[in-house]
Amino acid sequence: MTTNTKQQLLDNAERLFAERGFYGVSIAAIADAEGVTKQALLHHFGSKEKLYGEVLGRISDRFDALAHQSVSMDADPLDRLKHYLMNIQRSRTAQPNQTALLIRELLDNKQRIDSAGTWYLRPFLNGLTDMVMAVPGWENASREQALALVYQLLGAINYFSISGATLKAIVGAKAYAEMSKAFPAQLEQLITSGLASPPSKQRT
Amino acid sequence: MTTNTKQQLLDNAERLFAERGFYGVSIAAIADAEGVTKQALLHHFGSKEKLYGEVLGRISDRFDALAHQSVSMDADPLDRLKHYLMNIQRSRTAQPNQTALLIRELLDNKQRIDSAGTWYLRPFLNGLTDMVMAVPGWENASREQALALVYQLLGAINYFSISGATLKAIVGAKAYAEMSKAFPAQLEQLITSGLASPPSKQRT
DNA sequence: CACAATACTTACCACTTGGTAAGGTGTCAA
DNA sequence: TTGACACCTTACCAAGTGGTAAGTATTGTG
Repeated sequence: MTTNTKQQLLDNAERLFAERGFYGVSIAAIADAEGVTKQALLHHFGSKEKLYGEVLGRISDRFDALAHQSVSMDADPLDRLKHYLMNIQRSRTAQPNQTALLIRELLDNKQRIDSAGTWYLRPFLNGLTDMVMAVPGWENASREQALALVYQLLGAINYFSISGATLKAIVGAKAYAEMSKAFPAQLEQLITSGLASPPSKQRT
Repeated sequence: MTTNTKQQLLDNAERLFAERGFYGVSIAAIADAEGVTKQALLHHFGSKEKLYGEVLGRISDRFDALAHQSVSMDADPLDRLKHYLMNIQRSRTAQPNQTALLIRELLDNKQRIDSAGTWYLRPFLNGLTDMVMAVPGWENASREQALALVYQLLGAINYFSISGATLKAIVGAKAYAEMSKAFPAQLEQLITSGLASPPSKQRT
């Protein structure tokens, strides 16, 4: 396979960018991790920016695939949304680097995003919001309210992920393992709670 | 005031570190923002690492102050916890930089934290966990389960914060303003939902 | 075989990085 | 007046940064 090196460079870049951030990693370090020279990397990607872009593109594609996979699994809107969110949770567990990188992108893009106006996670968020608004009881909620719920749920998922190492250091490996094991069930409960109480036009 | 420059350097450092991360900011850039030379900054702090430490220390102190302030406000455990969490939410709104910096620290510390074993947010998390376990219905929950809930709630708060700029770009300024306005109420509902359903020994 | 594209290499460059060395200036106490 | 100290300055440095230029070895492909 000719493009083997390129893929492995992308793997290394994803890991290192996730661990240390865009500015914290030099292209030489990424190339070293693969055992090639810095210029071999530049040959494949042209520049550090473009390499970073390709890393983000791969992640975006993975999310898209996950979305398409989940969309035709359940007919019931509520079950479908739950299934999708739990899929995201599973993917997060399997690929912690990608979650960390997305959070970093959220943080770093604060200034750029205003001028860019577009972002690759937009379809992902739109899809999730649509699924929330398809749930019985949420038809009359505003789009903003649905999106707010989406953010709360994603926040719970992602925050647990990025805090993993810290959490483990604080509570100990054993307790952390227990938390990780219990997390999916708790998340499911959180999803159920959140969806069970649509905003406005309804009182607790 | 003699230490005026030092405090203003810390202010600039906090903002810049939050915006661009530790590696993304040079000490020269921080000094420039204040209008002094790079060596004036080094005179005050010795090294970039120590400056970063002082910035984190200031933030930690602010959290401590917030904790002490909230602890003796409400007698009822549930109200007290709600009050505290909503206080955190307000502080997050008032000081977005500090939230972003904490998230960055969570991400960056992944390797260091394992050897360090200690962290300045530990008392903060322990305090919150204690408050959760004081809520009626949670006395019999395990400490890990309570901490998991804490993380879910903090996740919802912080994720909304760091995603602010991106969210605004995606949904528009007007919709974002509406979401921001509605967020505290939704958060309160989330807290209520989370606390209303203790894990195990109880079924929905 | 010729030839072109791919996948690299070494050599080099201008610039930036965090940090040191040494000195200047003001204030204030002995 | 002297000296110590806080608070800065200019000058400098070795190491590292992203990126360019030019060449080489290998691999198809006509």
